[in-house]
Amino acid sequence: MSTATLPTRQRRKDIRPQQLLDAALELFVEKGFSATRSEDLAQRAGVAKGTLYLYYPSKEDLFKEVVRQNLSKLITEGIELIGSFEGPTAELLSMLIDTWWDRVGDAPAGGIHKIMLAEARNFPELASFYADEVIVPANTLFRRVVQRGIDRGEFRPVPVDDTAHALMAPTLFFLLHRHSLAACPAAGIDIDHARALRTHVDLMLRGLLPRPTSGTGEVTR
Amino acid sequence: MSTATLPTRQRRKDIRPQQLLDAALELFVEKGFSATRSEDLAQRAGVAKGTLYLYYPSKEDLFKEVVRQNLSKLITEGIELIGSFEGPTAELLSMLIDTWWDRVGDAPAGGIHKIMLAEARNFPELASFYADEVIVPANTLFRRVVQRGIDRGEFRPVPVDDTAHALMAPTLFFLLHRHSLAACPAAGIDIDHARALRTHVDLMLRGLLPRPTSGTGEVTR
Amino acid sequence: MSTATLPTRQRRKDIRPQQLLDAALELFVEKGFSATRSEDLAQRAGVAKGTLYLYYPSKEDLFKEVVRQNLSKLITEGIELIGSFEGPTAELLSMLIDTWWDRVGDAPAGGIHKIMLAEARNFPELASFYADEVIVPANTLFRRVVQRGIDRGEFRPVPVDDTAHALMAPTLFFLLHRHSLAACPAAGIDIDHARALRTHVDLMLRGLLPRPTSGTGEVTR
Amino acid sequence: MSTATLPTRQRRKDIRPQQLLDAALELFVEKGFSATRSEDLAQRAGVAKGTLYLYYPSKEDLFKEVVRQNLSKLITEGIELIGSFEGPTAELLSMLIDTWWDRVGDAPAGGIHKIMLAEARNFPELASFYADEVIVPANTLFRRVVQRGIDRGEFRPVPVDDTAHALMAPTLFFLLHRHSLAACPAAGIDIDHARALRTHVDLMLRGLLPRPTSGTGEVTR
DNA sequence: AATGAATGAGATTTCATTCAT
DNA sequence: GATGAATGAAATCTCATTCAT
Repeated sequence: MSTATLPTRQRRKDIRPQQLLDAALELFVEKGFSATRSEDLAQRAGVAKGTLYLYYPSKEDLFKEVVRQNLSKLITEGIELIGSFEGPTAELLSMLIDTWWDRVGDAPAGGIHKIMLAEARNFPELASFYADEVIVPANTLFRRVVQRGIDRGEFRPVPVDDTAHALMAPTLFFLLHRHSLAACPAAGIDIDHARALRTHVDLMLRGLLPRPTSGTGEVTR
Repeated sequence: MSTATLPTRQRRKDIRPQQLLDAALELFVEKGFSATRSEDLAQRAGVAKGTLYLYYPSKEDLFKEVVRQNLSKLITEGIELIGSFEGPTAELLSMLIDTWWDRVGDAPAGGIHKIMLAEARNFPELASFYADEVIVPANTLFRRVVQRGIDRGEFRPVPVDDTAHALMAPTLFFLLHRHSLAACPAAGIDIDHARALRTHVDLMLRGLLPRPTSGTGEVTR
Repeated sequence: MSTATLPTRQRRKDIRPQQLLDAALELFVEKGFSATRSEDLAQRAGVAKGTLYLYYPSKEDLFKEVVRQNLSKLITEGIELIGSFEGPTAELLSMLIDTWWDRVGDAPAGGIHKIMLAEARNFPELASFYADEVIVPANTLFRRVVQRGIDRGEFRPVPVDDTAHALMAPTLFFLLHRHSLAACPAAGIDIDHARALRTHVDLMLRGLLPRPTSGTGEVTR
Repeated sequence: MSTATLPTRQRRKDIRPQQLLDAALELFVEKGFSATRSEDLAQRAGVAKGTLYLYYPSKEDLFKEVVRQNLSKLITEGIELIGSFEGPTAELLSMLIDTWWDRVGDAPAGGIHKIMLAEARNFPELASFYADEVIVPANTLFRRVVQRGIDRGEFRPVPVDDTAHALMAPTLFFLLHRHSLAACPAAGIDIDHARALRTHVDLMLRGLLPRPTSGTGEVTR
């Protein structure tokens, strides 16, 4: 074995963007947008500070690209799935949520939402971008599922908009916690997010089904 | 001099201007912990920058006091309520959530949770403090409610822990959004959080009731 | 004699602005606007980097203040002098130019014009400010002198505007050189600017007088 | 291979793309020496950034070459003209100044002097080079013209050196302004430099002629 | 006790120059 | 020879905290 070789300068224009996006996703999720220093970003990507700016004109632009690559695509896929799926809506919903959890919730990409919550008010332009690129499409996705359930007589005629929100809430919620308090060893919080999420969704699906217990009237608030 | 018999710590606490805590709550919620500048804090409280440091040795300590004053107390009250409440658990739960939403969700204090999500990983000591002071007690509160429902035969024998989380989730979730994206005009998001929350809780209460629709088996995942 | 005392932190709000303006004038003239580093400015003024920004929000603002303090005032005085002066215009002109040379040309303030020449195209806002604050008033000043000379029958009826420019030119010109090439030891240029300027003005005054040599017609171009 | 007999240096000089020098002249004049970015230089010359360094080891060297190509030659021509000219010195002087204005003042090359004024103190070596290559020869040129005028009895016996400076001053002065403040739209300055220059030179020629107005004594300062 | 001037480490971004391709 | 990706020192400006008054 030879001595460790000094990392020599390399010209890899093709792979740089992905390296940078990967490093950015990791660090943004870990520390948030503001608290992530350009220098750390570069270092984690294995390049020099200046190299960063050859590929993205600013930290904000890099962040936007991270969002596009990790979230926008996924939501589009979800919307396509709705169109082609043929089974019961409860199953479709479960599938959507499971997929989402596997691909986002349980993956680094899930941390993005936390970042936005954290920094929305300090970076209005980023917030606006995120709303257009993620929030609105995701809302659309869930509204369509609820509507489908109602149209096919599988769900009670619940208010579509609020129910869509109610369905998104748990996913996002566990996602948030997974990447903040739960990711912080010092907090000493230990939750099986996946299981908690499943319990939650089951609960809600039961609530969506028609002809519920005769006594339900009492619960209405 | 005949100063009172109160211990020093208590006395100092008494004279700590409430203004500082009020200003801190407002600004932390508005901008987050890191992004809040000491100077702005002092200005909003109507004191000089240096004065802050006469009362709190650092921004972190000020934050902790804000948490204690605004959240810890409320949770203790909730736990007491459970002990004394006599009606059906569904009603107790509704009441708890309504109270919480009025006193926290809809008030500045609600923004604190957002701050913690945002900064937990950058300020581990703050995270640990918050877990002890808020998260764990709140979990306990909801676990007790669920247990009460099961014990009294009002709820199905659901898994206590996960259900407690499921019940907390929507409240916290809407809370978070209220103070981040929804508070950011640029994002252009407009949700009636109170109504969405009510819809969500209704849905879950239906799911908790025993003897549901005959067809429920299908939903199990 | 004791050991050198460490420069201890001092609170001198009253004298800071002048300290900073003095340091700024020196350094701007020496190095130009762009090439003057904030840190050097602070150091020469004997304060820390951050202190600079307590008094002037940016390097540009500091520069503007330097211009106001060193040039604007002087021009106003010149305009007042014209109103009150009673002797021959040639004398007034000599006096104006002498004063200008003593107070500006031969002083650090004289370097300001060089800075503007150098940076005008890179800092349009600065250029515009300088034009309003210095160039236009100075033009006015010299136009009035020429007009006075013509009105009183002391000067030939020369074109006022161009002659005003011709009168300003040598002053500014020697000023420029004094603070650039002549100030640069490496260039090894050694001119007695004051004497050269006097020669120049004499020459021009002769040209302004009426009834010149009978043969002058030949020189017209 | 039978490459020519020219010395290497000469050959290399031949193939140095004129494009580089042209682009450099334009950009240096437009933005100054420091503020001109290598990348822009390369782009305007239509080559890659690295290519610059194949021809000139640094920005400074490129600048020197620009000076040599645009100014040194011109001055040499002027000196030759003096030797061969036969008419009156006033005419020679007018011709020299007109030529200079057409070939330099009104052309991009005129901006070079501004650059030197601006950067002399930050780049001493450049200043020294410029003094040797331009200032000293130009001084010589004008001194010879004045001496010729005196020798031939056309001019009064004025001090040669200072008068030479006085003659160069207006040309250079209008040149400077033309390429700085007057070139900056924001400054809103609009002068007909050519006309102002002519006025100025007329004025001075009148002053140079012998046997001026009887009243001149009064003007002596 | 209160003030707010002063500090200086640290953040983002730029750019002359180098060097692998 | 030519390229342009990569480098990293340097520049402006911010802000939590200190401490002279």
